[in-house]
Amino acid sequence: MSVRVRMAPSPTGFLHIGGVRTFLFNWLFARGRDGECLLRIENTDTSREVEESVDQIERSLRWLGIEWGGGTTFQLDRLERAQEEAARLVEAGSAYEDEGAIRIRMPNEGVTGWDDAIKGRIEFPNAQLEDLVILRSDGRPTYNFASPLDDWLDEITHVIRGDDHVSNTPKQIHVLRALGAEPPAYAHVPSVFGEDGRKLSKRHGAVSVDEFRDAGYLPEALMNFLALLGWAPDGETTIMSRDELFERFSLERVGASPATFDYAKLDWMNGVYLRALSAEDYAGRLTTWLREHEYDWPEERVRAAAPLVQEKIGRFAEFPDFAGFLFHDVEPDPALLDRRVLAAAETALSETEPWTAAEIETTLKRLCDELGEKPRTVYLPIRVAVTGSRISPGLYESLELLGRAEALARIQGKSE
RNA sequence: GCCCCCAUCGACUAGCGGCCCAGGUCACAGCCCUUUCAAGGCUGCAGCGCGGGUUCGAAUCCCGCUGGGGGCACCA
Repeated sequence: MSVRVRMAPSPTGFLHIGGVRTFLFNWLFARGRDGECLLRIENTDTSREVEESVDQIERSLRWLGIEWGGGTTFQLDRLERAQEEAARLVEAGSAYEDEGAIRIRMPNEGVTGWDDAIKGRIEFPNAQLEDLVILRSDGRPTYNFASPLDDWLDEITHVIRGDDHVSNTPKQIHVLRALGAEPPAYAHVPSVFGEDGRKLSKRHGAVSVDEFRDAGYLPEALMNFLALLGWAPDGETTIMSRDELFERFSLERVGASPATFDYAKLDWMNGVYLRALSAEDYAGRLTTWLREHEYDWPEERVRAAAPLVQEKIGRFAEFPDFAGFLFHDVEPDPALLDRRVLAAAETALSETEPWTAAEIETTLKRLCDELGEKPRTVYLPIRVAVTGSRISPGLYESLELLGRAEALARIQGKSE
């Protein structure tokens, strides 16, 4: 039997990064075994539905590269079928009407258990289970009825979901059995915490996929990072392409304990991916990111600046601060400007020919000798005058790209 | 209150009874390289929550405790 899994978000808001990680596991699992991964929106509670959220969910998944087959489906698509099945259960005596709603009978003794692919054997005493409402008095199914019903009809083989569903599982197993269906395999993925050990939320930083995208992370870096949150192929390998990811992924190697989201490690990993990009690809992605974030800087210059920053910044969002001086004038801290050095630099650079990084380097090194100063003493004021900061891309390249006229104007302007 | 789950460096993890006086990665510290910042190289810091067992031998198995998390809706 081929593998079929589903990602089942509720349309109540944006896609949370913890949920994305669970979806990623679904996708990796299916992809690695030629299976199918479906997307089903759990919308039985229409009152909580948030407009746009389905669009957002789909857009987020696409950006990350998580694919799904069969189109997006909705739980309410099966409204009639759910009502028929509920009626069938009443007829069979395994469910009954209660104040207009339909409740399913739950056993009162014994235990219900399953072998969780991640957590191992889990058992619940049946005495713990109440007869649950499967059909509301308004005729709509409840989650714990609609979800297993859909899983059955969609022929889902593995339910891979957040471990906040663990206590729903025995209920759903009974629903399935009452329906005459064989329960799927279950795998409950532990949750993701923020750095304070509490559930990941806004105040920890970015949590929605959109926010990571806005911060300038690469989708493949985020995917790699997410895959390693709670899963490890061997304890040694960290950087993995998506092909390698789904080749190596297995539920058996997903850890049973919750993981903490480490933004610093994500930053590092994003840098690794950024630096590994070809110059061409890097420039293209940077350009796209800037355009999507309303920086209308000339593309030609952005592309020219790309190689200067590729080794330097860890996220595209750092670009405006780091290389913005190439697109607008700056206001340096006067305390860092040395007028003697700047005056000498202006003179020397005005004679540099041709205006290339290599020639500028020669000029500035000679200047250091003439002034009898160390490079750091000479370069700092120039860097600050031109870039507005003591931290910037390489000085020679920056000067070259800025152009002689603008560079000299800034040096002169700031030396007065 | 009841039920369920979890527990290795600050973080992600490897470890599934001897190969571990615990390995890798991030972070952190120091050094090297260097025009700044990064990147890169090297070195270092740092951990099996506690208490009982089982065993010749336990991070690994069992029990208890503690701590953390989740759930107990005509929400999903």
